[in-house]
Amino acid sequence: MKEFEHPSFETIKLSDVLSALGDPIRLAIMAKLHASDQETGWGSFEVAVGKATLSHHMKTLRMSGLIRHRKEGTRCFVAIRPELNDVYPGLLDSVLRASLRDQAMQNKARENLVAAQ
Amino acid sequence: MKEFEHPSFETIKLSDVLSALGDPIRLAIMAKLHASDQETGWGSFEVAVGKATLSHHMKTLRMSGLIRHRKEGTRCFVAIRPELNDVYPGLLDSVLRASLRDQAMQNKARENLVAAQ
DNA sequence: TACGATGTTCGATTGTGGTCGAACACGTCA
DNA sequence: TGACGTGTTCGACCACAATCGAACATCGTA
Repeated sequence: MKEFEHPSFETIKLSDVLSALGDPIRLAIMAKLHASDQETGWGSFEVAVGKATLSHHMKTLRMSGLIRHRKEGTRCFVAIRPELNDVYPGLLDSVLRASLRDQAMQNKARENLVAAQ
Repeated sequence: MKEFEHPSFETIKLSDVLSALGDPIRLAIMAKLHASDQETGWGSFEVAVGKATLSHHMKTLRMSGLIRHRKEGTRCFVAIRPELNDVYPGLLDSVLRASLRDQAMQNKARENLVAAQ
């Protein structure tokens, strides 16, 4: 059973972390992980992309230090890497808090769009 | 004198803000703006790109709601948009605090690289 | 008015990133 | 062992972003 590579934070640039968070799908994954607050199986992510693409996003999140990626049998489980908060204190928290607000804003914008028709 | 377009935050997605911050050059610009803590003229940014590219980055920052872009005579001045902190409280602060730490880490990594030779 | 300084816009190039289907690897279970 | 489920890797495609030089617009000034 091959283990995944989890780079140390000394090799990770902040701009890579932010780029990783800059994709809507990856941001949604992080938001879900934060909401559930525990290790989460792959199947739980209802994303509108194929498994190859999802795998790609997971690798991106892993390589930028955002998630820990563990294999158990044939399935994968991911969780937020807790050390991230030691390296960049409060960063992920404020991003995910912002994400909640963003989701609310986007929903509202959608409603207004529907109401306008 | 044509004014610049500054989109309202209702039309801006968080992922766009984070993507904008995900580019090293733009992140450096934001860090410099935060460090100087005031409106800053274009000439102060010592970036390793041509003026066309810099203009492009400034537009990206402006369109993602991060900066205010003002023209005075033939020169341009930019500043961090204060409303950003109302929409996403603490977000930019923690990013820029992380940026300081990141710069320190990158410098250290460079020193180690030099020392190893 | 003509010139120089400062940014913007345009067109082209190049690189990177997201996406997919198909093939593959690995573990589980009958 | 063979079939199935779960993810990864590969190859290709496409969209977009970063970059540059050149042309343009605008303002200040000689």
